Amino acid sequence: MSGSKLTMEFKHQATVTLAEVAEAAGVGESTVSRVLRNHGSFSGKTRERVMAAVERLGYVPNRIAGTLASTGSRLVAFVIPSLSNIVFPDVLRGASAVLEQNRYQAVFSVADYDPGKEEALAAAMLAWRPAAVMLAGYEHTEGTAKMLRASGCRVVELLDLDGDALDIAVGFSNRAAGRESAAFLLRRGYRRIGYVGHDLNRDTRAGKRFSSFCETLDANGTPLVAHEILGGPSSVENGRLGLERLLARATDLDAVYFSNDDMALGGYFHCLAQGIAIPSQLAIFGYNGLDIGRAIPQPLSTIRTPRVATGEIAAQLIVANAPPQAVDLGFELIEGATA
Amino acid sequence: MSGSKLTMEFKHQATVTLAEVAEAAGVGESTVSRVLRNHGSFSGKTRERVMAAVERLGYVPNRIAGTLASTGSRLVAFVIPSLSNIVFPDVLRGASAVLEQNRYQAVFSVADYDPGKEEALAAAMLAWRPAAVMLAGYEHTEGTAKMLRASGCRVVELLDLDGDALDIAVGFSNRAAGRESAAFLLRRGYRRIGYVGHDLNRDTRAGKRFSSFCETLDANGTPLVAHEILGGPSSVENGRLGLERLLARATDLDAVYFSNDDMALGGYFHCLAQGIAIPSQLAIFGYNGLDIGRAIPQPLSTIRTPRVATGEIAAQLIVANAPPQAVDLGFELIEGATA
DNA sequence: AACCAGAATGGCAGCGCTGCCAAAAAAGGC
DNA sequence: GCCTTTTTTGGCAGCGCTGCCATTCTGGTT
Repeated sequence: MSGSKLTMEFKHQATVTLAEVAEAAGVGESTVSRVLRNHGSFSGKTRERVMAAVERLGYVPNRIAGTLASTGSRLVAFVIPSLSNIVFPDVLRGASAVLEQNRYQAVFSVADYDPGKEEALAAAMLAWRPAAVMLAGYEHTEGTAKMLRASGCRVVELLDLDGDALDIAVGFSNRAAGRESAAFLLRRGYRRIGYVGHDLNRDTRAGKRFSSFCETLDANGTPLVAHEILGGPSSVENGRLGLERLLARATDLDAVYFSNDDMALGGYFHCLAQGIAIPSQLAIFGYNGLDIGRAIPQPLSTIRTPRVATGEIAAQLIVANAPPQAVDLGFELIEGATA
Repeated sequence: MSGSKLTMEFKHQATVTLAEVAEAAGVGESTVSRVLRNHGSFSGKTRERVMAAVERLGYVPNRIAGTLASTGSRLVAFVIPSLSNIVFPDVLRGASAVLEQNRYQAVFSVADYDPGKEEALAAAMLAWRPAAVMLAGYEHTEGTAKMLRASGCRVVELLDLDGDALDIAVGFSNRAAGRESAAFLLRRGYRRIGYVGHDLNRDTRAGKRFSSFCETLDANGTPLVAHEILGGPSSVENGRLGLERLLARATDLDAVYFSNDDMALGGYFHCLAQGIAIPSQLAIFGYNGLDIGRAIPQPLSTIRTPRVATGEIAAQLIVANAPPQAVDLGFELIEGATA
């Protein structure tokens, strides 16, 4: 870089204001504002003069000021549990595409599956007066719920439908997913079924799948034979390790349900490495329907969830200022070759 | 939900302002502001009175107004190429942890590997007057660079060091990665080497790795035998397909370099499915060092990149208002079992 | 030529907060 | 008890923009 003088100059924001543009264009401030937002009426000639001045001065509108002066902001706040689990980037991807198209701006923070942290982050988010706050699921602290209700801003709860929404909910039923997974395995004739999962206290949606999975097995008179729950987040390595441990305790399983595809892939690799034939010796079933599950030699049997669509729909509802509602996007059972 | 009256009430933001808190606490506005920001001096008694009023009214400060009134904002803007490629969520994860701790707020948009879109999104970001804009790599349009320079806000270019930084750069050399990958394969005795990659015009960092990989092979007198480049983004499925196509054309390869681990995993699965022995019949080498690469039966040979650390360091430099600099975080070659 | 609707424009008061300054209160110092 | 220093406090002018309202132009109409 260069000398300190230049650095100093550099630090002073070259803050061109709307007033300066107005002056340069020889028009009033409100005229510039109208032209820039293409709102209200103005002549073509004026428009050209303004745009020329904008161009010449390199004016960049200040949305902070604009938001303060007008009413609602065009920020949408996401408080997500994790960025490691691809589920949430997928949701963000869907949402951000729609938001960008509508000149909304996505803001996010990561609560790390911790309701207390979620509350703190939601509070910090509300300070930006977003148009909406988007959260994962229904399990929030009392404080979070109260704060969100009082804020008057829209709230969207994502990826879960088993509970009461604060405002809008977009997703699918995790209980139904657990149920259908169990029904599928039973239909296929599996009876000695085990489970490998990650920390369910934190990932409550995985917990819901697990409990309704078990209920379905119970109702069939063939309860879960064994389960192995690992602390920490879901990962391929934990899935591998979990299955290894499970099989050490329960030797005669014919199928294993995993908390999600990452975990299931770990199980699949364990079988590959140990020469356990899939599905004849052991069937494997996951959850999420990740692309990678279709690229392994035997496509993974799993449930595909509409993650990107969840983000898209959520964003669309906010952009359209839709009334409170719960949108069920469903899911798709993929038969695959592992169960 | 309930009747329209309630809905109406609900819509009116219960906007408690600082002035109202001041009135309720029986103190001046500036006193409330000082207490809330814990800045300047005030008595313990006053503090209690203010906090009680804040609690009672459920006051949430308005950061929009605060940012406008003070100078710099605490927003950090990310313009990333993709959210599908886990690389960028990883960077965001590292950065957001640091930012949250310092009361900064992350804002993002997805440019989809399109420089034109990047320019538009960067412009939209600048309108929020962020403390910093973070982008992937050095390949920006003329307009983007000019705009960023003129903005006076900090700029961080991530995940690349082969080029000239606008301000701060944090990452590692993709050219060095390509070089070392080639050197490793040569050291292991592979001579008939191929390449499978995804769209290099868009992912310029992958392009840099590829070109320095080829240069290294050339310098050794054993140039690349064949390559297969697929349009579209990297994915496991594209890796599988790419290797299938490559092997159809070049039957006597002894190693294949992939544009990243996703692609390499696809190649690995193709070999598994086709009964191609790894690495004796064909060696496979990736890039990124994803966790999943270590959980497959034969750990993937690859280069592990410090993605989370890239985000962390970038955020730390911004929080500390560090001077312009390039930070090389290096990478680690993982020998694995596939090459 | 007088009149009028409608288009085009400018002025200015805030949006809710922070930063500065001056005033008031508390705390010492002799 | 009087004066100085330090701490605590309130008032108020903006930050850059939008929204409202009043005003000035246009271009017909009668």
